[in-house]
Amino acid sequence: MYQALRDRFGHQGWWPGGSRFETIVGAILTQNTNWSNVEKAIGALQRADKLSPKGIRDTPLPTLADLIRSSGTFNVKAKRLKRFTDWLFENYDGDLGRMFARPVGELRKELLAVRGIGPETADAILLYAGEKPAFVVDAYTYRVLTRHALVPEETSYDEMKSLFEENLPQEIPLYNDFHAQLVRVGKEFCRKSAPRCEAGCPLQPYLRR
DNA sequence: TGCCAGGCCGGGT
DNA sequence: ACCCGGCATGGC
Repeated sequence: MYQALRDRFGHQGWWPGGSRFETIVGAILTQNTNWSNVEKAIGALQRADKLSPKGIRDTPLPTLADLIRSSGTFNVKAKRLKRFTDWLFENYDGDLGRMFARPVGELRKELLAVRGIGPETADAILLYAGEKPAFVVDAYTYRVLTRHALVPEETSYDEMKSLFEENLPQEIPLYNDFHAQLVRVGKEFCRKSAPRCEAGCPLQPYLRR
């Protein structure tokens, strides 16, 4: 499936350049939000010189919320950025290197205990910022898998995550691009408004029933 | 114009 | 253990 997607769409190149902290901020800001809106918010943080753990920590909540306005649900997300950075300073002295030195499984649990970081955001942080072997599942993953009848409707996040992790080589570049490919194919061929897998979908050979 | 976007939380069953 | 409303901007 990955090869079919890759052949069709090419390498997606998610989260190139940028610091690890920027990637984490992006992971939080993109919750239920279009990426283009997140880019604007990150640009605003950069211009304000606030795109760092200290920068977020030392910015008053209303100011922070205003800077990230374009990402939507900005009052909620401002608190989430604050909570994460506060937690980072309390537990790792504000040092992402120390944070990512923890075993992946342990760190994932710790991240999930930070309010505002759910399973997808935790896995995105681990994979895209920490380059750890954590497969990221999202709404597109669910839609692509169910639309092709590859999993039942009631499949949970962790079940889908395990499905990928237990059936793929644990290669970070593969995890990175496969998730991006699922988003890509989901946007175009598994749209919410369309009831079924749409014509031209490169995953049609994998459709069950 | 309405729908949707790279979710998550908290309160209610 | 699920289910659902709330959060909110910007693009098509």
